[in-house]
Amino acid sequence: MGSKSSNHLIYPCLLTTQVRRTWSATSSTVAENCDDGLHALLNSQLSSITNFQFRNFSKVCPSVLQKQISSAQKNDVTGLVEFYLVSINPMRFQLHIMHLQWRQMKPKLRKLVRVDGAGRLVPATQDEIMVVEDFLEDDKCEPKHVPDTRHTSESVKTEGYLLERNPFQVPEGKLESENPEVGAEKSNVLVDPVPDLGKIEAPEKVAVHGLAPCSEVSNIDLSVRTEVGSNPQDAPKEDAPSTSAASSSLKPDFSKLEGKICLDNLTVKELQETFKAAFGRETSVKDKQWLKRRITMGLTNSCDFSCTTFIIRDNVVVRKGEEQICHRVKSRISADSEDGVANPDSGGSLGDHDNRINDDADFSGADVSSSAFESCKVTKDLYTEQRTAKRARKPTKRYIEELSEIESRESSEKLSSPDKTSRYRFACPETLKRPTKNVRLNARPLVTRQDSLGGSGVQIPFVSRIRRSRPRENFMPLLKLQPCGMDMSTRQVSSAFAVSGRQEDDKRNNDLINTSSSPGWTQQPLIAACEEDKHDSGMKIAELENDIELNDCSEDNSDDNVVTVPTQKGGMRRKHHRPWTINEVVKLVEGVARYGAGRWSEIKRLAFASCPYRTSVDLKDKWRNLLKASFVQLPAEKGILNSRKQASVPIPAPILSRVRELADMQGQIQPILSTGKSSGYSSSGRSVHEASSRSPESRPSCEIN
DNA sequence: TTTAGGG
DNA sequence: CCCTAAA
Repeated sequence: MGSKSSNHLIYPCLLTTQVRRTWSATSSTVAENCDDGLHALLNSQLSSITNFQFRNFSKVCPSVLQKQISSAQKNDVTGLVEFYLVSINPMRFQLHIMHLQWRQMKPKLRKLVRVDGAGRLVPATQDEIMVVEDFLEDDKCEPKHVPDTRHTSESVKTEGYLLERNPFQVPEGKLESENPEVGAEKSNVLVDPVPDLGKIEAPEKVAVHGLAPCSEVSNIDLSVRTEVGSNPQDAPKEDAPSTSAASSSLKPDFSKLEGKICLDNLTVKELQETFKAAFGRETSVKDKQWLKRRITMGLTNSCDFSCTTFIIRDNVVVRKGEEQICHRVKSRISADSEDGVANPDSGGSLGDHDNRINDDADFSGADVSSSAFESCKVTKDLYTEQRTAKRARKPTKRYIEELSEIESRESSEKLSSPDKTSRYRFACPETLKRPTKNVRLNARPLVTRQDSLGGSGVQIPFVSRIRRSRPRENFMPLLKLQPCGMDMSTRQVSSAFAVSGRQEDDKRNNDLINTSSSPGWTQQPLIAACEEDKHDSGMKIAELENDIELNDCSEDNSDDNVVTVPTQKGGMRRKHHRPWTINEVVKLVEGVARYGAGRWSEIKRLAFASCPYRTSVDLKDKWRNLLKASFVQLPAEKGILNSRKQASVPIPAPILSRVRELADMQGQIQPILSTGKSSGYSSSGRSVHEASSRSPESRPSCEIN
């Protein structure tokens, strides 16, 4: 574990589009994320995730976080989404949050990536995936449990180590800052720019305020609480080694809290002032509890807060300058859990939580619950707040629309159910659900209701609002590692085969692709990629080894090109047509070369990890087609010239050439296609076994030739 | 569940 | 690309 870079964690990552899809499938609430709504959702989510994340690995990607948050501020939902995903790690804790979505996804839709020091997403290697899969499949995460927390920490470490040996290049400068060893100090540095993050990031001491009514805490916080409480003595040991300062030690130390503003000690008035100072707006809320919570929670995830001079820590607001002091104080950040521990007297909100909890009983893990509830709370508060105070962040059009909608609905509810309590209860989940895009995944009834309310279904319109055209814009930079999709690959192949790798071909291909009337996904990225490639044409052709894994489909997955086509007899059938790009073809070919034809699963998993939409069957089919094409074309020695006729992307001769070669090698010569000269090969009787038995290494001249 | 093969 | 049989 010499050069452990804790930053090298694997995160289950779903591409934006898929996420959207998943969410909309599992939680119609979240589904139709208007930018603002999603924004809100993520924001609330971020708080918990962030906390967890930073609590458990204080040195994890603060830069990424910042990056994403800033993009979020630009209302770039995509970026935020990605952050969200990226931030989640496979550990139990975080896993819970995304748990359902993840679990419900078809394996082929899953995608594992690793976040490197620069925040780039790197397709996970098989080893990494395997490690993570364990976590992922390990659903049975029972709710509370003290050990879990620690477990998490450990796991994290383990992972870090595990991944450290990763061949992927890591940005030098960045990485170090992630280094656990330096964690504490580094974190400070990183934190600077974004105070609130820093605060969160550096788990310090838990300010267990006298006020905190720990004992009778409601279930809500139980999880978090449990975790926190249980951690006290032993947890620190776990991560303390490397992240001494950042490690979590439960010992509250108020002696060093001077100079800060302890929310718990403030009067309502003062709290309001604080509120104002932090949010830049007035609030008429009198509820101390609410204020505190709002300030801590809200600030914690509020982008706005980044712009203020305040930092929130353990219910204590400090100014930036004083952050440092705080830093040294050993404490555990639990601002959220803290405030989450609403006081019994906190009235409505608290009650809500309880109710909610019951409602969400099916949430498997307490952790989840806690985080989810946190979110709920926040959103709830937000909502409440909206009615009592002006919104600081300029509401977007979308937001306004939603808000009005919500309010109108609520008012109607009010009428229908005089009983405030009941209404309240109901309103809560409801509120969360729609407006703020609650994360809850289980709420059939409500969902339905929403739909009916919306008349034509709210989801549709919302969805339509999703920015589809340039979802990756913000993401691409992160994928810097991926050279440029097809062009590069093509070139690789060309050079690899030493075949007339004429640039013309590439160009032509590009052009074709560009002009092809195919749906937008592949276009943008490819074009971009090509452009880039041209700039630095000196691309390293090396890494042929890794590139299979590395080669992320540059094609974007922004659009689920899933069109349902009515079938006469069958009914609705999904048409998933997605033209194969050269890049993909290359990957396929390489995959076959490496793992053998027939091992589609393997190839899919290893080489197409980044192309969730390609199933092993697809690969197989494509290979079949390639085979066919290669045999048709090769004999005639026709270049790709006439291939132009093919509506789809023409396959460069070199590639076909290689296909044939591989086929030959693996005894896949097509009897029929090979024009009667069907050699005595086992014809249709797939001699694949033989082929597959050939170890990947058995591809001698592949590269050379 | 994956693979092979037909439609 | 979809579907299904077979392993």
